[in-house]
Amino acid sequence: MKKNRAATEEKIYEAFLSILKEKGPQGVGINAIAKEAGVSKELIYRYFGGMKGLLLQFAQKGDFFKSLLFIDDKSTSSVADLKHFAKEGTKELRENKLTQEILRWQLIENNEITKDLFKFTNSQIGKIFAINDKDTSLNHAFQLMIGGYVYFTLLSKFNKRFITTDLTDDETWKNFDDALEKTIELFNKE
Amino acid sequence: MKKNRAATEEKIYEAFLSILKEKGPQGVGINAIAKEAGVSKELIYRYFGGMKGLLLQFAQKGDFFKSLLFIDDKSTSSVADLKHFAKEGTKELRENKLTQEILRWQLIENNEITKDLFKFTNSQIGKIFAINDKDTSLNHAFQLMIGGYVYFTLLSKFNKRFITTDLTDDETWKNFDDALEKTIELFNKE
DNA sequence: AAAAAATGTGACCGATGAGTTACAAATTTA
DNA sequence: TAAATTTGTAACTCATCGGTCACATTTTTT
Repeated sequence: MKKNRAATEEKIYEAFLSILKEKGPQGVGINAIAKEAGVSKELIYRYFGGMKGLLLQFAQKGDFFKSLLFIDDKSTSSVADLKHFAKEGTKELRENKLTQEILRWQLIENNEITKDLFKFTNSQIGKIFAINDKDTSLNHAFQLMIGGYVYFTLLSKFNKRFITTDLTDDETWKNFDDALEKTIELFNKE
Repeated sequence: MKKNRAATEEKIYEAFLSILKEKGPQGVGINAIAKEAGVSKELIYRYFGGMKGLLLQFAQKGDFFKSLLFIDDKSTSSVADLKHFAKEGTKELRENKLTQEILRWQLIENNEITKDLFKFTNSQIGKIFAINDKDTSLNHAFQLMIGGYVYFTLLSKFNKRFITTDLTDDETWKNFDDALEKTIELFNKE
């Protein structure tokens, strides 16, 4: 049999990403990852230092929020910037399953294993939100609505509807986008 | 030993509530409930029909969203009603741990066991939201913000901060309330 | 009082979780 | 080429999970 540590590490890492994306935080376990990678689980301990080490490496690589860091010049924090972030950010959030699962993870546990993971991810979110760090009512409304966007995005994985709202319909998300944009305008006019 | 089925059922049910409130959905299991109730788990199967039956009974009793159903006359759906719901509803949400954990639960699974539970809870949420079921941008903005409120409430269990926002500070929640109220006003003026 | 039914317990089962150990095979070093 | 190191596997431990079983005791019925 051919032996290749680098390739094996890659297999393990990819298996982890795959499981996290598909099954979510609850599916992420040593046994599941080893099985998915087609490799002995001992190697996860030897090469990564177990689950904790694997998560740490994932966090440091930082390829989860990467695609959300698209705004280069955050110094202005203009209304146009906010609108741009709202539009692009929400779209990206809906498409990036990895980011979704990290956000979901933060809602269900925070222990010694996930500690470092969340520390890094939150610093990434912080960079994004640096575009709007003022203590204004627009900012609070904006934060609430982004939070709502996250909530409905996560909810849509298991629930097709929220009350009468169809979470599988593109029109719904367009309505949310429009409401977000309009809110920014109204707060700014006034 | 004294035998008393009614009392035993009550012990089991209370143990379930206690665990759900404290440990969340992940802590809810047959073994944990039996241990907390100080009773053989066989009785959970015999009296409730296992976890599925226990959840169904909980759902039908409906003492989770009860305190949110405080608005009697929903026919008007006025701005005042919306403001009232926003203020009281968010306060209630922050205090009702049981409701929080049900909402958290919906974010992490939806299987044969929880199916009925969510069906009932969602019909309850539906009654609340019936106050504002119009397809307006205010409604969409309102929904987003309520969703954000739920998100930050759930997040606050494991995270003290969201970026620079202190989720343990009452002032933060007052800011959210104010932003919500102001949004309702702005959309209505315009 | 005797029989029947209801209540309750603890042990047991198979599956699955994380983590460790012993050993085999391949690769590198000397 | 021989020894040492690295890479990899399979089997093992131990704990926990949901679920079932046989059995004892209490309560109710006849």
